[in-house]
Amino acid sequence: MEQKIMDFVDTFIEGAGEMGSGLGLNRSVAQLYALLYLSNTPLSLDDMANHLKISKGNVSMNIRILESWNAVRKVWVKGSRKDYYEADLDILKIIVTRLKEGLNRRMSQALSLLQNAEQTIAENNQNGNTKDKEQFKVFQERIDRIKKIHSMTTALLTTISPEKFLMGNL
Amino acid sequence: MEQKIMDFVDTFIEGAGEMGSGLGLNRSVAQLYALLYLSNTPLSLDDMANHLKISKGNVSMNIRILESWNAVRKVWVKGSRKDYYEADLDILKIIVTRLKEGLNRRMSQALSLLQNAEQTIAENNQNGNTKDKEQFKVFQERIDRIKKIHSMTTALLTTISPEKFLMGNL
DNA sequence: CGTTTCGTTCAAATTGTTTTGAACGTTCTG
DNA sequence: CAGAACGTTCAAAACAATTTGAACGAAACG
Repeated sequence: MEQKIMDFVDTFIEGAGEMGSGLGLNRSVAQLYALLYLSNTPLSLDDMANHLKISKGNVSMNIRILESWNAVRKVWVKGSRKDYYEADLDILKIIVTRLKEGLNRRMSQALSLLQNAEQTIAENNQNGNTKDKEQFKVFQERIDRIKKIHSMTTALLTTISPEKFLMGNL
Repeated sequence: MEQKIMDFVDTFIEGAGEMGSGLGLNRSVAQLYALLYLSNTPLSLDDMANHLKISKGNVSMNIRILESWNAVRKVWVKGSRKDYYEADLDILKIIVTRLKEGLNRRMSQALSLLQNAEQTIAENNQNGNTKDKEQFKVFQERIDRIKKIHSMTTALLTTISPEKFLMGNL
């Protein structure tokens, strides 16, 4: 294999490292995925550790993060007792799924907070003085905005849910 | 103002801190925005530092990050020589704008990388052996997928561009 | 069996990010 | 003009996240 091409692979992987850190994933996770994404064949933990020059423990931990996202899967290779992995190539699916999960997790937290707030605001609004009432109204309004954003975002993510999205699979 | 309500404000802000760290913003940035988001009136640097119990330097640096995103703006308060800030309430606009910027920045990097790769692949594809040719084809295919994702995502973000988005402003 | 090959775990080390606070320049104020 | 009130800066400190590698257990091997 030509040197230039191997360089490309390395540059791609390096780029993926920075890229990934852009939103929420660490270097190793991003690079592991990039390596598998470009690879023709499934790779073993040792293959990956060697190629990326990172420790075996690191690969073991981070590959299982990718597995938990269904971004990679274990495949069985005849005649070897190592674990081999390959990438799920549908990047968009992976991203949308993760966004949905994240949104729900964060929002269920936030929404119960808002629930309490509204409760308290309603109670206080009965007998507060004028100035307090104004403040309550502001809170109420801002909270409503957030709720609206939540429902919009949820709707949006469902709309672009991979199953339904443009022209079948990528 | 009732204790319960002040508790709500604090809990909200605290929540925002964790929330924000979920994707790419640090605690102070998230909390500054949350504080201004709930506030009736513009706040000075000292107000913010006091309320959030963080240093003045911290506020100064991080408020200007928010400013650079147009998430907050400086307002002039008659009779004071402090700087006061208020939040832009259109959270969705802020998010979409930032996503667009981020996507473009990262992608222009990635795309030039892909450009080079394709160049090299094309050259090599002329005279490689069979096995190499297969590998080239794989690279080419995977690169094309990424390009496709890029154009889809760009299109999507444009579609939900706030100006055009559902029912006017939030 | 005893040995080797794997993957996993986790405490310690490394690396990266955020925060602080003292020092500073500028502008206002009396 | 001297002093106070502001916002900014940046090196150092505190804190958080990632990575390493040695230790371990389980399974395969001979």
